[in-house]
Amino acid sequence: MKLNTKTRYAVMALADMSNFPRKKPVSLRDISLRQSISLLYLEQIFLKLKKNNLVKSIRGTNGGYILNKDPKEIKLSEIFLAIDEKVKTVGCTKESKKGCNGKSTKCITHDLWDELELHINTFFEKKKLSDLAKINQNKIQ
Amino acid sequence: MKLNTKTRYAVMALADMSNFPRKKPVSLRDISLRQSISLLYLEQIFLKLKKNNLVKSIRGTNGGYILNKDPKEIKLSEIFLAIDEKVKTVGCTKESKKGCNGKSTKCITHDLWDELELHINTFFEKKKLSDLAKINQNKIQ
DNA sequence: TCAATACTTGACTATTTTAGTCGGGTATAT
DNA sequence: ATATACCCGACTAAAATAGTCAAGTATTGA
Ligand code: FES
Ligand code: FES
Repeated sequence: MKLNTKTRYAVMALADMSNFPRKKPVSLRDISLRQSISLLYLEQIFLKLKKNNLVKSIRGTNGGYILNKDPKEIKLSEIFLAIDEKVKTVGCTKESKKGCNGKSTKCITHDLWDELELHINTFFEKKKLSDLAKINQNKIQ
Repeated sequence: MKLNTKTRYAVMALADMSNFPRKKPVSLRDISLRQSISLLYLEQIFLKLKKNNLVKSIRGTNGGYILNKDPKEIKLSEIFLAIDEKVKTVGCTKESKKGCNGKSTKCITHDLWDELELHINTFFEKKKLSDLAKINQNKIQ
């Protein structure tokens, strides 16, 4: 069970942006340098964020991206959704109308995994971008 | 973020076993048939469960596996540990003493992911095998 | 005794996912 | 004009996943 880099970088980049004034565009180049994330990768990530209206882009010299909302209003769950990252603990898909066992009934673990999924998603619903912007960067030990 | 089949099957198989009397060995063949899990795959999974003392094996005809503890005592976290499945939301490793950014300081998202990891692991600590044994198997909708 | 059952172990593999890169754009400020 | 910076689809190497396979060993019951 792990989180992919795309999602981690997306949150990291947006958190980086939220440390600066809202109005001024932040370039991906700057984010790339500050956060040590590949610029090319960031471009890919920000296209998704833009399509999902989390950021607005400004082209040309001194361009960059600006946050579309106040960091206090941006839920982590929105970022996950934009990046198309889903928490998937159940083995079945709701579309197929079949259990992970291929039968028409739920398997004996289904409700457990469903509960876990809810537990995790609730975390992302409650967490806002503003909650992690000013976190202090202690040394790793 | 998803859960792998090995862990899901491990929990499923143990939950299956916990629906039967403790003393009588349950064969993997039976579990395989009841839960629609590949027998060969189950063998691989149970070797791990055995090495971690969650089950005891009995060879030969009418052999199988028996639970080493009461389902009320078996935490999901123990099963995860046995299967070697870890919840890993941070991008860094604690061993390297470096952040996911390669620097000696934590990245701005580290504490968030750490909190999430704790949140998920707490769930597994609280959940017991007995909590899901008798769950009703409703139709998928 | 001996065949069938069922656990044991390590190696192997196809498929999928991940974590990016690459190339060739377009828009804008100075 | 030219440098900056966003835009977009396609591509790819490497890793992880989800198993299978071969070749055992131990035990029981007929
Ligand atoms: S996880 Fe949904 S049926 Fe098994
Ligand atoms: S997740 Fe630990 S330093 Fe980034």
